[in-house]
Amino acid sequence: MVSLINEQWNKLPVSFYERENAIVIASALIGKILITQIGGILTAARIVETEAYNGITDKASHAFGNRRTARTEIMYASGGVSYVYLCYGIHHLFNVVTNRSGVPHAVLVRAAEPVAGIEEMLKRTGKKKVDYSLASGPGNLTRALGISTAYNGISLTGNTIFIVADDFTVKTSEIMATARIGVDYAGEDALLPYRFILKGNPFVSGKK
DNA sequence: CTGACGATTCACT
DNA sequence: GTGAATCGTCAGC
Repeated sequence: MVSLINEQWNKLPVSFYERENAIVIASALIGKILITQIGGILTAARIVETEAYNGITDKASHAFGNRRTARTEIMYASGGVSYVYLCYGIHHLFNVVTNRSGVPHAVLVRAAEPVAGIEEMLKRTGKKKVDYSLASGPGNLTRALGISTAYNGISLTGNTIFIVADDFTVKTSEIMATARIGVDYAGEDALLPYRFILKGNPFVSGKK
């Protein structure tokens, strides 16, 4: 675990994000480490839960029907940048933009297991002690890592927010696909198995 | 310009 | 288990 903290990050390359299938990328992100260096402090957490938002035919996506607005514009960028937006007026949700320029696919990161900078996460979230909820749930995750809408549209291959791989591997059999959370308005598409979790991991956010 | 609502969380019953 | 908080975004007038 300590070996994670070194200078030689094995960052995921742009080619990882530019692939055409957001579902593949969402499942591939399980077990990777999301790192932020914000306010001069490094925090890192291993991703255990993601959701794919699969472009203009996905009713749950903000870009459904090729809707293009100031907010969704960043989803049309080429893969490898962040999409951060505000939900319920309070919560910042962090997404990874995928696919080619002009194709609005994205992956929402919903939960992660803290691995570094835990003291800072406690400070940011106002929690007294470490528990499973520290970076579990999309709102908690962004709070713990210090991500806000100020970081919308930045490159994930820079040094502020990025994702790295280490020697931690996840077997395909350990990844479970389920329906996405909080997208009941999407009709049939709400049932699509586009949510990926690391089976049995206690940091996965709870179902409602 | 106005109003309705959400890729959620937390406190409280 | 239930409901309030809270504000940017978007559609409609």
